[in-house]
Amino acid sequence: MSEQQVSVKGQDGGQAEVAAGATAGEALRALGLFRGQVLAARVDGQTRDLATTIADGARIEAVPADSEEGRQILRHSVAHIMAQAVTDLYPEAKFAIGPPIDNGFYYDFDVAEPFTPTDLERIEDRMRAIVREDQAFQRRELPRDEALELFADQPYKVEIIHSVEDQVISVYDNVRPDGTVWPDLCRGPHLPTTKWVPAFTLQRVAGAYWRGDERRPMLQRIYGTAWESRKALKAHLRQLDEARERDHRKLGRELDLLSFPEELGAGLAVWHPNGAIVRKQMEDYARAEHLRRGYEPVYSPHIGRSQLWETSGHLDFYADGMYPPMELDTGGESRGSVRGSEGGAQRGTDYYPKPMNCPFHVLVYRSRTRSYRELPLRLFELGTVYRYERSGVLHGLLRARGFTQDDSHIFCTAEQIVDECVDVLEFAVDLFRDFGFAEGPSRVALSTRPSKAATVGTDEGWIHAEAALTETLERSGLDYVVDAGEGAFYGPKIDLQVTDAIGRAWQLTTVQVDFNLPERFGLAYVGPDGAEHRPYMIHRVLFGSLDRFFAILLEHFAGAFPTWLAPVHAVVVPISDRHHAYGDQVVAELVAQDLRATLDDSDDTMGAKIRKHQLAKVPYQLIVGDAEAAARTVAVRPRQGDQRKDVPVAELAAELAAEVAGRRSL
RNA sequence: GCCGGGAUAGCUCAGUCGGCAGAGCGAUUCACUCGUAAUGAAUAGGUCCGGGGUUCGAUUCCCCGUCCCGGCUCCA
Repeated sequence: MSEQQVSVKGQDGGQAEVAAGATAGEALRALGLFRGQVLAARVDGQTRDLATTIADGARIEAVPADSEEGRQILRHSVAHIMAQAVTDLYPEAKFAIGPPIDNGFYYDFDVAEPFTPTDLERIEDRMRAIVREDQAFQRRELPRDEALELFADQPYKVEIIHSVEDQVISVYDNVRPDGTVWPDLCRGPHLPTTKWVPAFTLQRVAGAYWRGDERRPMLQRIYGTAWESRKALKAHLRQLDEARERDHRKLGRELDLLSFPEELGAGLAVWHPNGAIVRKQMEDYARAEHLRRGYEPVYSPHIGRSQLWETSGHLDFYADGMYPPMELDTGGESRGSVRGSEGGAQRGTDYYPKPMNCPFHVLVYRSRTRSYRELPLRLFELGTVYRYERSGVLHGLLRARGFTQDDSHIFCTAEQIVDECVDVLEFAVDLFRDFGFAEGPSRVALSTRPSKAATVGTDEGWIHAEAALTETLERSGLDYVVDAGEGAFYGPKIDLQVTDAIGRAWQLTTVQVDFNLPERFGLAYVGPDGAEHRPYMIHRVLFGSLDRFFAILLEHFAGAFPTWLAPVHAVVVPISDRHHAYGDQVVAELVAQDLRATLDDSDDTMGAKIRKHQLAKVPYQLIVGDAEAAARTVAVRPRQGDQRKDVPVAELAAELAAEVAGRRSL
C-alpha cells in the first residue's frame, strides 16, 4: 500500500484501496457497494455524507434510499429545501427546527401571519425550483462563536446553538446557482445535492409550540413527506386515503353504529343499536372469559367522595385528569352544586366522577379480613370512567372523556406476582387472536422506574416488582423491549401493542404492579403464620378501553366485522313480495339457532337490496325466490367470495352457528 | 387549554358581493313484483350551530360561546 492509498472495509467483508482523501462515496464505489440509490454512507457505524473524507481502515456501509435511515436523510434534506423556499418567499421568517419524522418531516417557522393553503402551494413550487437548481449540500464546521454570529438574527437557532454541547457546530450550505449560499444549522447528514430528491409533497400547516412547551411561542409548522420514488410516495398517499376511509367516526355514522351529539358534550358518544350489538359481543366475551379464568365480577358506582381520592392519591397525582367535584349535602335547602358555581353556602361533601376503578376494588378487598387462602383475588369489572381530557386532544372513541375499561385488580402475594402476570399475558394473546389479531402483539415493552423523585415506594419494592415483570416476560416467551423510565409513578408495567390491517400500532393491554395503593389503604391479609401481611396489587386491562378497542376493530376491519361480531349475520333478500312468507320462515329458522337474521321486506328492487346490504357489510345475503321456496333452500351471497346456490336452510343455519361459535371470520 | 381551519336538510356538499334557501343520496307515499351493487314518479324535510351586536333587513359582516377537523413528543 502506497502512502497515497488508504484501505477501507465494506459491510460485506470486502476490502479496497482508495486514494488518501477519498470520499465515502468513492470508497463505496471502490468496494462495489454503490448499487441503486445510495444517499449516504455509514462510516464506522455513523451516518455521514457521501462527500465525507474517510480515514485509513474505515468500515463503510451504503445507506440506500429505500431504507428507514435513507428516508430520514432524504426527508431531513427536503425539510432544508422547504426552509430555504420559505426564506425566499418570506424573508422575515425565523427558523426553529425541521426534523424527519415517521413518514415525513416538518419545519417550524415563526412568521407574523400564519401560512394559508395557497402559501403552501407557493412554497412547494419554490421547492421544486430549488430541486431543479441542483444545489449542493455543503457541510462546514465552525467554532461556536462563529456559528452564533452566522445565525445572529435567528433567535431559535441561537438558542439551539447554546444548548449544543459540542464546541464545533456544523452548518450545511445550500449553494445556489449564482454562488450565494443558504445556510442552516444542522447535524446532517444530507443528500449530495437537491436534485437527489425523488419525490415529495407538502401536506398541511399546523400550530406547534416552540419545543412543545405551551408557555413558549406558537410557531407555524408545515408538514410534508418525501420518498425514494414517485411510486413510494403515491403508495403512502394511498395509505393515508385508506386510513381516512376507515376512520371510525366516518364508518360509525355510515353503518349507524354510534354518534357524538353536539348537545351531549365533547368526547361523549351514544351507541346506536348496531354498535351496541357489536359491543355487547365484546362484553359477553370479556365476562365469560374472565369468569372462566378465575376472575370474580364486581360492580361499583360512578362517583365517590373526595376522601376516597385523597387516600388513593388521585387528587395529588391525577387531579388534572379528573372531572370537577359535585358538592352534595350542604345542609341547607340546596340540593348541592358543582363546587364553585355557588359561593357562601355551608361546606358539603365533594363527590368526584371516577377516572379509575382501582379505589373501588380496593374497598371491596378491604370490606373484611382477608386470608392468604383467598389470594390471588381477581376482581373484575367493566368499569365506566370519566377523564377530563383537554378539548384539543379529543378524537372520537380513540380519545374520549367517558369510556369503559375491562378492568381488573389482582390482589396477591409477592410470590404470586409472576404467575399472575404470565396468566394475564396469555389471556391477552388469546384475546388478540379471537378478535382478529392472530399474529399476537407486535410490540411488548417493559417500562421501568421513572426518576426516583417522580415515584413513590421503596427501592426494594421497585426492584422486586421490576424483577417480577422481567421474569414474567422471560417466561411468556414474548420478545420485548425495555422502555427505561416509562413506568407509572406507583410501579413498573408491561404494555402490549398490536398492528392493524394497514400497519398502524395500537397499545391495548397494560399490566402494572402496584405496591403503593395497598400501602395507602392499609391493605392486609392474614398469612399462614397468623400475622398480617401487605398484599401486592396488579392493575390490568386487556382491551384497555372497550370503546377505543371497538374503534380500533372498526378501522382494522374497515367496517366489515367478522361474522360473530357483525350487527346482522344474515339478511334474507326475497326476489319479490310473494317470497316474503318463505323469507320469514328462513329468518325464523336462523333466529332459532341464535343467529341475527332479518328479512328485507322493503319494496326496493333486488339489485338495490343487494347493493344496500353489501354497503352495510352484512356477512351473508340469502336470496330466496320460487326455486328456493320450493326446495327449502337459499342462494347464499357472502360479503366476499363466490355465491352458493341451493343450500338447504338447515345446513346453512348449522354452518353459520358454527362460524359464530368459533369466532371465525368469513 | 393553545394555534389554524370549519359548522347550511338525516348524510355529502353547493350557494347567498347583506334582500323569500339549493342539489344528489336518504326518508315518506304511489305505481312497479323484479334472479345477484342504484325502477320510476310525487311529497315531506331548514332556528343556514347557539347568543349578542351592526343594519331598513343578517344564514352572509363583527363579538362571545358550543361542537367538529388537523396539530402542539419524536431534539439542530
